[in-house]
Amino acid sequence: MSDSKNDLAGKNESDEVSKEVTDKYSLRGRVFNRIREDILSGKYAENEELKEVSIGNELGVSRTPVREALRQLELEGLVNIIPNKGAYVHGISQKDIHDIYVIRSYLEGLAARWACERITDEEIEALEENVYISNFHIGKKHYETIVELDSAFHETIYKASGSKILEHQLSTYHHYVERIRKISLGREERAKKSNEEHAAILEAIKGRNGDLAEKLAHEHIISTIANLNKQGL
Amino acid sequence: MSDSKNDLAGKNESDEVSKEVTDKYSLRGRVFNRIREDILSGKYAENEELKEVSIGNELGVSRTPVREALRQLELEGLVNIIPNKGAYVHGISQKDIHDIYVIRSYLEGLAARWACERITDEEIEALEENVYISNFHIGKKHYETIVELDSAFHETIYKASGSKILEHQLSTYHHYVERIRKISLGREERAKKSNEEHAAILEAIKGRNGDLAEKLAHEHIISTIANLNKQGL
DNA sequence: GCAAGTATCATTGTATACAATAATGCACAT
DNA sequence: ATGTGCATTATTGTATACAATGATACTTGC
Repeated sequence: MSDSKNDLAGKNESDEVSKEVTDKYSLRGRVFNRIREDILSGKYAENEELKEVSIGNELGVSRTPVREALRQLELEGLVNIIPNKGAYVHGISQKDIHDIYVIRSYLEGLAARWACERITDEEIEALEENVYISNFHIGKKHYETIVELDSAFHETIYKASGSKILEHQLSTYHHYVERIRKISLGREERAKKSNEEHAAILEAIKGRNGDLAEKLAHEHIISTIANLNKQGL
Repeated sequence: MSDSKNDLAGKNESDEVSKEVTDKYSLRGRVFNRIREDILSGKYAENEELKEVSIGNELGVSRTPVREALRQLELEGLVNIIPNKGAYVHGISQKDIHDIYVIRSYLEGLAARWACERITDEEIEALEENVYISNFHIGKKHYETIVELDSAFHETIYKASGSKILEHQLSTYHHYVERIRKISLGREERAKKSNEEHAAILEAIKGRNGDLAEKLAHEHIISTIANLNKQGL
């Protein structure tokens, strides 16, 4: 075998490749993501019935993947299933979104605290790079990229927390409010401030200051909530 | 032969709306709960492969309900599914349990805070009754009942928080650690102290003192963690 | 003897068939 | 005209059949 230092060809021990729990490439995964998007984007009305055959026909698949997707969405709370009766949309309201942000404000704080104890040098480097590159893209108004970098920053901290449970939960919430985050980070002013807050959190983590890191990460989310309110969301 | 298959068909008790998202009376629901219990109780080894046909045969059902159950467990994080390959146990470790308690310490605090603002008179009465009755059963060492009452107390607060999201999440965590809670409350000393803490939380909520309620609910869980450590868990 | 390629098998992914349950509408009695 | 009961229909629940993919073992060429 080759001892080449180039990683790019070799298999890079990726036990957890996909961020998403549900894979994107199976029919079930696609149906799942599609319905979820349609619920989160408001395409389906609240309490609307989701019939397996209808959705199946619409997406060109059979009932089986649709059923599996609906059962998963039930567990996520986005769909309400009444046995032998049907599946009904149970979307997230404005209040739900607000609740998620408040919950996140606590859990992001906890994640930052734990990250202080367990973060690796590679992860710190990734965060530093993230903040630096984000600054560039904010200047260029590359909003798509900004959102992706924001996700990556938070996900890195989730992972650095060393808690599978916390990482899993925060990832889910993070995805839930993705639509909202896109709007929030669409304002250059907020994007800039957000990245400054990221930098401060990073410094606290680098300094292994758990109390401060928790406080800053907590305030980062509170600050986001305030911004959303300012935008009338 | 009147084993698994017939057990489920005979269940006729209803009337009560299930706390669990997943209904208990469909095959899928039964399979789901069964596998979950088996993972949480440690019957399956970590990373053990869960083959659809094997489990199906074992429970006397076809692959379909098993698949659906596995897909749901994947979303709960208890099973890791590699597309086209298989489903693998991803159980919760001692550390996971500890993490859950710490996470809960924050979220229970938040639930108590929110409950101060939104709790109804009926819910307050239910909590008062709960504390009173618990005291009785603690004296009688009715440990089964004590655990149920403990669950009911917390679930009532979750509901009183008025947050669908928070309620859903805390319920899930609460169930996750049910096995541990049974052990914890099995010591009379802890059961007694726990109920006193419940009483204090209730008083804070009745007084609509959000800061205090949050603090007490938070400390209630921290206190539980300390007790678990004392028991070597 | 060993490695590469291939055949075979095991297992999952998807579709469809059949069964059970709930919803709907119509006939009929009052 | 209306309410009840039955038949019909629509929809979900479960089982099975078939397709696709990955794992395994064997063969074959060297």
